[in-house]
Amino acid sequence: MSRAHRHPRSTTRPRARRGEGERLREEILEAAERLLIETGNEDAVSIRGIAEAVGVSPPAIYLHFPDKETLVFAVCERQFEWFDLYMEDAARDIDDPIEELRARGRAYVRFGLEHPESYRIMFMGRSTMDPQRRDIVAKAGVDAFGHLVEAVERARAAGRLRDDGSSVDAALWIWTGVHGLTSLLISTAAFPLPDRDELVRRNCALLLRALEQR
Amino acid sequence: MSRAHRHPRSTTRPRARRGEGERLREEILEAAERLLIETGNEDAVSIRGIAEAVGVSPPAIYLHFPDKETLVFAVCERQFEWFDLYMEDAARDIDDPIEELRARGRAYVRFGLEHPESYRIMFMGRSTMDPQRRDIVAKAGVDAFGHLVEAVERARAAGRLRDDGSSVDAALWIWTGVHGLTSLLISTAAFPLPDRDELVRRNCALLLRALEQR
DNA sequence: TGTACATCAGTGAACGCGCGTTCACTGATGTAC
DNA sequence: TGTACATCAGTGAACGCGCGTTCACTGATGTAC
Repeated sequence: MSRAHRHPRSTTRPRARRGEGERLREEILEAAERLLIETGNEDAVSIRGIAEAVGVSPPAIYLHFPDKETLVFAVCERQFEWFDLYMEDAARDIDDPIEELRARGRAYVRFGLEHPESYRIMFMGRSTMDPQRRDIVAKAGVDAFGHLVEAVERARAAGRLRDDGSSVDAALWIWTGVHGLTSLLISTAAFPLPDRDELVRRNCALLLRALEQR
Repeated sequence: MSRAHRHPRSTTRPRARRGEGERLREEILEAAERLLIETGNEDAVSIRGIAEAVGVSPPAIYLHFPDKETLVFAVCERQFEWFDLYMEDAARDIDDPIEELRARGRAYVRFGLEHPESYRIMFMGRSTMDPQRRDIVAKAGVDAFGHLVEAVERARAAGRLRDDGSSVDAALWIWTGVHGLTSLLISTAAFPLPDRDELVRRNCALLLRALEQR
């Protein structure tokens, strides 16, 4: 009686028409990203889970990705691109180079707190990928760092920063600083940290003060 | 022919004598810790894996721990205690309070690089434990932070630090700073970071310079 | 305009795996009489 | 000094689960003649 009309998936998805098979690829990537962000747990991103979210059977994933690893890499790549855009957006239209650095720093922390699982994947993961693949995936991350270095160089050209150390050194200093704050805020609910906003403000101020021309 | 004499475990362990059952508890904790550090992978710490490492059957674990969660917590607790000892050891016998802070900072990074999996568990994990249990586990971590605060207070009492912000603020500044460096060094083999030692030296110097009385 | 056919976009069932955990048991060790 | 017995420190086999992945298939869609 009920045998013929039962469906295992809650969302049924119309089969794509001829030539539109590539659309599923996009939907898979979006679902994987969404699962990651919604559940806040990398383990929820299983092939089966993604398939269910898309409204498709698990083997259908393999029509577009040879294995899970490749799929995860593709997701990572998108995360990095998204992150780079987010940072560039925060820095846009700010003329004062020190203020731009401050805006970048605070946007960095904000991104991490708004998208903790993305942040984990990008900056707190175990880098188990083979180096070649890793470089491709992290390209947007390297780009984002490059943008920070350029911002430092603008500040330096304007005579606003001290001259000891290179621009890359200064950018690394800022990066490690905001990363420390971000990742502690994400991870250590165990420790009684004081007011979050005030902490971010203070840390960014100190980070810049250590670099500024006095 | 070979049926009767096959043994599934490579290491056979003599059964403890009456009243010495508690010894196994200790061995389990040590094996769990060792697996974590040797393999560098939290997933290798399965009940079955630990049992094999100890030379015992999986159910034997349950004679001492009600479930895996409790076992993992017990391991965490030891990590934190170990970490606190490591830091206190690094700070011992240093008279100059600024130099003590510097020694603490560099020891922190060193600990993280020497024991990356321990570090991950303590400071980079997803805090899924219930708050009550978490507080117990992290007690040694909170103690360690307290020791840092005290070191800051000594430096302040000696008139070596600026007076803006509290000692806890200053300790947090140092903590987020060294954590940022440590966790990036652990995680991001993807990014071409420059010379490690030089980076640590420079970051610690800048961290302190931001606090020092000028 | 009709029809045989290739192809595309999937499906359903099953595979072997390792996991945490449970259950009924066993055999050596110490103890009471 | 000998022996029945309780207890301690485990074992072996099995459970159900979710996982990534494979395989043989199906049925709608477009195309060639």
